[in-house]
Amino acid sequence: MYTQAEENYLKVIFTLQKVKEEPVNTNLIAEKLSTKASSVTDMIKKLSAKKLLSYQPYQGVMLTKTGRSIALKVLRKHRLWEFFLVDKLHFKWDEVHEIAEQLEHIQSDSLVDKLDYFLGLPKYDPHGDPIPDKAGNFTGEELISLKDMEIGERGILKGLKDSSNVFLKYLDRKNMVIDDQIEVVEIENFDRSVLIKTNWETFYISEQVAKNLLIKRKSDEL
Amino acid sequence: MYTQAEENYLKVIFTLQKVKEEPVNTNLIAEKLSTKASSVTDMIKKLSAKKLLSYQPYQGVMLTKTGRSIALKVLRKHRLWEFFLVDKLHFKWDEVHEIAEQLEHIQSDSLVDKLDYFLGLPKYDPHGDPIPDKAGNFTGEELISLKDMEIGERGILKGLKDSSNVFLKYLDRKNMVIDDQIEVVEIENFDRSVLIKTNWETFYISEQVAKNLLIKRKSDEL
DNA sequence: AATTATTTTTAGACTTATCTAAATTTATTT
DNA sequence: AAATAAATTTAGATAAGTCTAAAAATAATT
Ligand SMILES: [Mn+2]
Ligand SMILES: [Mn+2]
Ligand SMILES: [Mn+2]
Ligand SMILES: [Mn+2]
Repeated sequence: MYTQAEENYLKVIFTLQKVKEEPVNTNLIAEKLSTKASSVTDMIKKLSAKKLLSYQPYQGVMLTKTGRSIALKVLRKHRLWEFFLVDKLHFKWDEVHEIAEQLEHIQSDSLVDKLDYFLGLPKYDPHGDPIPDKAGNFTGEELISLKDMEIGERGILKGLKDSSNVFLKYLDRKNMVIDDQIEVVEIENFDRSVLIKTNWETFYISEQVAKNLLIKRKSDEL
Repeated sequence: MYTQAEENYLKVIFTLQKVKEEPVNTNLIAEKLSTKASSVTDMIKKLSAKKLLSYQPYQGVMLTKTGRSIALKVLRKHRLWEFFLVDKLHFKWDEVHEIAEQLEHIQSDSLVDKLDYFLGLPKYDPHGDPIPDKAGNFTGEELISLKDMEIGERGILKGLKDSSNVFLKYLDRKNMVIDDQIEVVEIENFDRSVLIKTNWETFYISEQVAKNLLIKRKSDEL
């Protein structure tokens, strides 16, 4: 169908486009793909000829419907495989991305669907990113950063923005784990540190930490 | 490490070399890979320069130790993934080869080992082919009696249960010898006699005879 | 508005892997 | 042993994807 290179471009353009709904410029793509701008231009022309994106020279690119749907399929595979690696093979959160970068290009529709079913139709990957369903829709609500919650709000820890080892160890010491319930008790104005209440204790976390905790709002639960 | 193309060549050369312990010739490789002889020559030079095989122009190739060990790793991955697809995702045994052809090129040592462990360290893939262990050793070739083979199955005559003179003479008259390829064409319900096809002819053998022929199963696929 | 800086595209080259067609070597027949 | 056939290699071409260096277009400053 599509080459790995094509799929990587589409995926990166998709994620860049999601941040702000504007045409994505060449240099950004190059940077994300660790390649050169001239290479990006070449590929852009190719993808444009295949009608996977629209392209005005010098004006950046935007994915077409088809392009977006391909990108979503790659993203779905990436995240399902990450879930598989962590949940079934017991890899750590921070070890799976590289491998998923390869697995996301395996071509077989039935494989993806059977894998999805085998894993129990998961909604989020190990980093808290939503997994598109077969039709390309994200079922669950978006996860928000804990630092964007307000006093009194409650939610469930569903993912991490930072999956580094230091951070994982920090959470370990605080006895925090995915699916923990968290309530924002207080926010300190001076340094934006947050007093949170988990199932077992109440303690302060820094803004730095709050920023990296991804929460599913309690109200979204149903 | 090595490109997919390189890995595919090494794998095919390995399996061809296993059949008879002679240098593998260009046309055979080309046929197995559905490519042209000239392409094979090009790749052979490349692999030879990398010391993955030894090559005398016009005289065929033989894998070096390194080349063989790479081929074994690819084969191990191929068969482990096939096992995964059948055992965990409930694919049928004839649906998995294409997908395993892709999965066998995923690079990650820890992935292979964790997968192996997750699957329960299986010894044979869904087609009965042995899965090399981490060190590249097969646990042992499983020989089965010809009378346990099914219609359409193929294999190689590797041993005899009965080594009496009468039996050997019988085989001699039928021009059957170790390492002969044998295919089960038909099985007569009435007396369980078996119509087999050797490299040269097709003829019936009794159940008595079938019972005493030890076969190494051979699937078309890897 | 003119100049400078940044971004993007073009031109030309390189690598990998493939092909066709022709040349060469090896094997098989006569 | 010569002629013919088959297998293998070489020569030259192509496509995908990348790169560097230079040119062109756009954006930001003076
Ligand atoms: Mn990832
Ligand atoms: Mn992820
Ligand atoms: Mn196979
Ligand atoms: Mn197999």
